Amino acid sequence: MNTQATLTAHFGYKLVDWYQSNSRDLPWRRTRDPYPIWLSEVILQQTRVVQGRPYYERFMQAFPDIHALAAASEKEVLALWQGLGYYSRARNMHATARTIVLEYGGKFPASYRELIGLRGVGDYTASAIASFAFDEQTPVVDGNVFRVLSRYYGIFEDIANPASRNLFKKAAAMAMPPGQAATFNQAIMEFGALQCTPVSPLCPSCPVNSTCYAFRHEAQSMLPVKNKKTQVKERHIHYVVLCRNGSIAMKERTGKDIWEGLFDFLEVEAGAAPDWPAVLPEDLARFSPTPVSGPAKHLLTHRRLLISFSMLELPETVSLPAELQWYTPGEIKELPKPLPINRFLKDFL
DNA sequence: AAGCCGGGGAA
DNA sequence: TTCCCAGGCTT
Repeated sequence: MNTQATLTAHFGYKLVDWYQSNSRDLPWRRTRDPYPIWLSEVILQQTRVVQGRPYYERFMQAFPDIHALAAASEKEVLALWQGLGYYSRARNMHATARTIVLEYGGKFPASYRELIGLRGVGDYTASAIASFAFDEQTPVVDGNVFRVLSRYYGIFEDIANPASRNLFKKAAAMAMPPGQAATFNQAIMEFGALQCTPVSPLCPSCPVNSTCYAFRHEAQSMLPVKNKKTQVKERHIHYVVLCRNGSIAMKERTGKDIWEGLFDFLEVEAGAAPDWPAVLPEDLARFSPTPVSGPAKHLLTHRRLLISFSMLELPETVSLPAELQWYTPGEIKELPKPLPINRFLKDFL
């Protein structure tokens, strides 16, 4: 065994050792059942454990197995997902539950190759399920793994470049102790989350600092290299809350846009003229809605939304624009809605 | 390869 | 403010 191979194997065993005494006790780590493992992995995509965990508990409570999830409506699933963001995860997860029930007889596919064919299951999630539930020797590469490996080995490849993923997968595979895929994969991610953190990593207490490139070269803050910056665009949205006899007009967002599948109000998006008065649809142009609140800032990763609300009591004689529908307060409670809509309903109605 | 898709917490 | 989180899909 050459020096490099010895070094990497040493690294993998050290991480596993570290994990045995430093890991958090998380519910999805107490099982080999692919259903809760898959559920937790989808919830935790781009999401911190502290943020995702309550959702995991609620989903397991509401849908204890794949059949329960498949039997639910997409609307129910989205409603439970409210506030977690990246709603396509919920829609894909629901579709995959139905696929597994209908095409796999309710039994989860048990290999990376099959898993990655499922909707909402990409390279990371397929490897995670395959290793955690089925002991397949396939390395996971997530944000934590990019960080740990780039620092330890001094890999300066841009992690935003999809091509560099293979390099990291090979490095992870070399470090993986034979027969310990599940533990090693958990270990390297947990190590990234708790020890080798993005800012101010805990190098003094790190078990592998003596052989870590970044520590030896004081390059922790330079790694991983990530060049692509997502630029944030501003977007002005004005909602006109149409009311009649205690009901409110809402619509489902259908286009390929933010909050697809969620419900909101009559929407007047202002391009060049960000502020009220917004231009109402032709049928409603003679009315003057009452401004209620906003514009309030709502930040997404890639958008800076400025949202304002006004209200209009719509006379019986005026018909509703086609895409809208009347909902009672009780019905509205059950609809999946974006966070700003929920905040408005809570504060002003 | 690049753009799109949420929301929150830490510094 | 900026960064990034147990990423994946579409174009």
